Amino acid sequence: MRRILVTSALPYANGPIHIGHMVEHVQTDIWVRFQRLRGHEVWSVCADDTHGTPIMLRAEAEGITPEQLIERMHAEHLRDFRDFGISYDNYHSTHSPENRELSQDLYRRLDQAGLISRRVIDQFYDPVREMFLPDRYIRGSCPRCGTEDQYGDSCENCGATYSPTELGNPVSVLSGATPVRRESEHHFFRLGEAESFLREWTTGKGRLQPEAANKLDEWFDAGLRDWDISRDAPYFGFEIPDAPGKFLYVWLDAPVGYMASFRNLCEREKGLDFDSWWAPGSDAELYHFIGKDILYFHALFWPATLHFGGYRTPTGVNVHGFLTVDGQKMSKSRGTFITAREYLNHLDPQYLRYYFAAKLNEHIEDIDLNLDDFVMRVNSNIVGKYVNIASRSAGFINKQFDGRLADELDAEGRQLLDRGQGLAEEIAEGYETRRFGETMRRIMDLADEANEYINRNKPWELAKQPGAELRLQQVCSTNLEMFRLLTLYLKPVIPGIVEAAEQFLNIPALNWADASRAMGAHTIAGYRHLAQRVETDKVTAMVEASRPKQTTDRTAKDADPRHIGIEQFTDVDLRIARIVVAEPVDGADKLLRLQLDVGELGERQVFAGIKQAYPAEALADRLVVLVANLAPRKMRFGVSEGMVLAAGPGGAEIFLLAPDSGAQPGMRVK
RNA sequence: GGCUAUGUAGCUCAGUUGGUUAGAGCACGGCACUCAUAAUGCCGGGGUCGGUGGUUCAAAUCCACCCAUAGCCA
Repeated sequence: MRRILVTSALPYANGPIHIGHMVEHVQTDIWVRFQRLRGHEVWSVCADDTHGTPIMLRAEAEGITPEQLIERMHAEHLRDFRDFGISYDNYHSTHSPENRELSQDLYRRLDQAGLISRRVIDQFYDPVREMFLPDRYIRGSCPRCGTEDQYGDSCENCGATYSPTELGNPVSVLSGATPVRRESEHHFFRLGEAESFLREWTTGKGRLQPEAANKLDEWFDAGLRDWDISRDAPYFGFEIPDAPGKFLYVWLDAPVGYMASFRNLCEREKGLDFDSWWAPGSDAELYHFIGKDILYFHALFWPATLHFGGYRTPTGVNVHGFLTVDGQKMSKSRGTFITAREYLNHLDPQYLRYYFAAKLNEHIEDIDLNLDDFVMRVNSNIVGKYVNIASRSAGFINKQFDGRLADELDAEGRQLLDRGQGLAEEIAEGYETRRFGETMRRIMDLADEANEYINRNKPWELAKQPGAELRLQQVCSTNLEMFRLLTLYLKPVIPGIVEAAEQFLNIPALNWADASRAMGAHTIAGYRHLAQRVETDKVTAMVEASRPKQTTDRTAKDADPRHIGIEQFTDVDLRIARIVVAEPVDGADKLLRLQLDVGELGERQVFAGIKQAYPAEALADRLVVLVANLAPRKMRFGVSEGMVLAAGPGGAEIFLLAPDSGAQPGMRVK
């Protein structure tokens, strides 16, 4: 039995999971589920990547602590993965005691091995925000071509790369202030010292795909430079041991999160011994599934830090490409930036799992989610071919034979089943080597053969012929044996449908070894349909829902997430309103029912929680400010058609906004 | 700009070390069937294999250059 530990890259806790992430997590999950079916000891772990400047700033913008932000994101991410059927044994966080200990310890080990150097560097510092600025938070003019308003690391116009200190007229994106140069001591990992180790490591058999190895050669040729692994306070992350005010760069502790998640799992799982998986020379296998954008970190820094930190190194790093939708990069305005949650709101996750499987291979190629193709392929393959085999056989078996399969198949059926069973190792090899697309095609070919067999043997005619009962039972039994086999072959990909199929067949959960068995004399359960067709309408609705409701004019140059554009502000329809009637609401001790005159917009009913601050009788004829285009909300007492603006902490301390005299009901506030 | 990958039928993709009329699935057209959520089966149309030039008896496959797309340049 193999011992296999598998990871997916850690999603950043700065935003929602989207279908691009799902490519990786589905790919990993299919491979993991396959290995489990084979009977190996498999552990699959992931976590949220929670540190760094963007998290810190976003939390600040939302007025919450980074801890609160990452806790919320963790809950959302976990739910998304669970609902997609991603079967992690542990989904942890890099902001965890395990990760703190492992990361700081790794730093110490590297330092003791003489691989950490310290030197003073000169960086831009924002005097208003009192912090050093990462490159992407500085803009200025390109030192080469002079184009204005470029990021601190490269020019969009001429493609030049440079250091932010070379920019002309630099400006802090955060405060708008002119950054000043300031010196600070930084800690570096001396990657160059690891070159001979890495050259050796990367050539290991099965370690990297050929395309990845090519890329590595390129990097070796360019020379391996020191890696800056420290950041100055304020920074959301882990302190560097014995270096006050210095923090570990997020990319140092992120991959350590793989280990931390596993260590956390070891505390829950009896007999799971961390060291036997992570010590040098461990016989366990370790695989990382990642996107091509983070190859550098996983194929250079990560094995190097592991090796010189006294740990084992990965058995393989499996790299996949990006997801495009309808041939283009995912785009919010086109509605193709589809979050995992939005997908789940409209469609069955089993379908996307299948579609991705049908497109994935062992190469680092981008894959395209073509929405029309998605609908057609899923309907044709899953519903038309695979599920249909069960659907067109179950009726006969249930109605005429009380759910009972034939004791023995006829020669032709036996032959077909043998052929199908004979594909087990070939299909297993396809899964093992991540040639999922090819494997799906092979499985569907087998489904085609099963359907051909049905058409040849015409059970609907046998059903009408007196004396053909045994033949009918045998033909349909063959179909259901084939269906069971196909179900097993598809199990890593569509576990949800498979679970329902296992119930229908009335069999225990299938394992790979079951490929060489058959149900034989067996009674199945009643049939209920196993998969609905994908409706184009639902895909369209999903795309529409993914399109932003309003366009913002917040331009790329203004990256401060606290700012909104004028358009966003004007989207709020604020109106002057006159209170016609104000009255208490029976059964509510905070609410008043207000009848408002909003001029051209007519009269509105609004429930306002201001009873403790304003007696109803004091409000008649008063002018207030109304949010007129707030979505109507049904309350126990009626529909509330807007919101009246007020300030204050609540209770008796609520202060309604009042326009100066002269304002008329219906006037727009802007 | 340098480098890497990709470019084969309307769509998504296979095409082993160059070798007979370039394949599959989906879509499309015709026929058959009616058990099955109009699903299934059979037959068929459809491609100067991104372009140009070269090597070779022979190129989708090798070489050069160009074009397009994506990414990397820490």
